[in-house]
Amino acid sequence: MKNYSDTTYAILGILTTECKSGYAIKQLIDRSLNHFWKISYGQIYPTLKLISQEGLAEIRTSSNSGRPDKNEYYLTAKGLEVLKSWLEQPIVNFPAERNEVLLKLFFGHYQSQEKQILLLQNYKENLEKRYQTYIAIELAIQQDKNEDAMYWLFTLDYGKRTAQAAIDWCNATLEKLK
Amino acid sequence: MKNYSDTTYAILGILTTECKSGYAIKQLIDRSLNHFWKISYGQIYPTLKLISQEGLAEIRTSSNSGRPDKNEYYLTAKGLEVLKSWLEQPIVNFPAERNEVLLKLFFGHYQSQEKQILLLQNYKENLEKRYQTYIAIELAIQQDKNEDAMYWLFTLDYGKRTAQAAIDWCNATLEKLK
DNA sequence: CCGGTCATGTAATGTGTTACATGATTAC
DNA sequence: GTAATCATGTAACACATTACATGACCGG
Repeated sequence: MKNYSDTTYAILGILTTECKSGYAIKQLIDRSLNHFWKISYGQIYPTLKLISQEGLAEIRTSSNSGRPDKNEYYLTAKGLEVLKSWLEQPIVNFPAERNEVLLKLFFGHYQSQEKQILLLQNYKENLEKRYQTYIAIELAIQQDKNEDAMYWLFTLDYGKRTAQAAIDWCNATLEKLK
Repeated sequence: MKNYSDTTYAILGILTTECKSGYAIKQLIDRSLNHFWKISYGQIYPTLKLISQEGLAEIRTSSNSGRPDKNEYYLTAKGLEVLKSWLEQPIVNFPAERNEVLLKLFFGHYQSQEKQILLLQNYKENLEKRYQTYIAIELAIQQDKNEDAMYWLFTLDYGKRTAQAAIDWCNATLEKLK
């Protein structure tokens, strides 16, 4: 079976939910997957085109009163098969996160202690905001009673745990610097 | 002041250490920064060329007996200034890590419980290996007595803490699935 | 009447990986 | 003798972001 990019599989996966248009896909990712997957329209629309060209989804255009036409993509049997076979394949690349904060701290020697502390405090604040966002998304999902809810909550739990570990690290490192 | 890519700043930073050639830069990154920064020769050599063209470093070629000539790059005053000013700039993009494991789990509904468990167990094993690698690097750095050692250990502590949080999450999620 | 939301899409640009090319030395 | 290490570099390709272009509806 042909290989597609992870972005393609991500979109294929989202097409199994009630989100069927490019716009709706973008929204779902921004609202629910944002902590581990991002995407731009510059990827979504060309990928949707590819998906339909490959026969993985069918387009149904619904003309909304006033609003622009909405192109809705429905997975074909082949599309679902491609998605499932990707899900079953073991993961090869466990990517190392690129972290600009750590990069700057790595060269901390060339910076004043004061600036180092500001860097960490700023990072900590961002992590705390992120943590609060996760809790907000969690509450929204719990109220939705979606059948995929359990899996979505798993990913949020991951986000919360790793964010908390990073916050703890900030505190510990700030202590060491002072 | 001109803006360069993070990759350029990373290389500029490494040129402050005793690693001065493309080959040595690659080694340092693979050995010490690998948990939060990766790089390929396809980036290193063109970036070094840019760095010297911009007057941020000077090339000194040393012909090694037998071995290929080694191009060593020494930061100029301008290069050091560019590095320092980047270090002081606050971080704007706190990137969300792209995580293929979470992406697959997000669509867990379309997969058997058995396969989900394998996915998590596999992930956990990889995280544990990673954790052990961090400990090994930590020991190597502690013996080196480098003046930057403190900062390098900070970044490793980050790696260990977040890896441990992810391992804990795997265990908790595996429990919930069973 | 102005900003936000709904809605689709392309082009230019930036960024990064992989594969290829070369070749001597060293350790087993 | 053969695999790993040392050493540099390019070309093709893959992947992603940003800016641009268009335009109607809705709420305040």
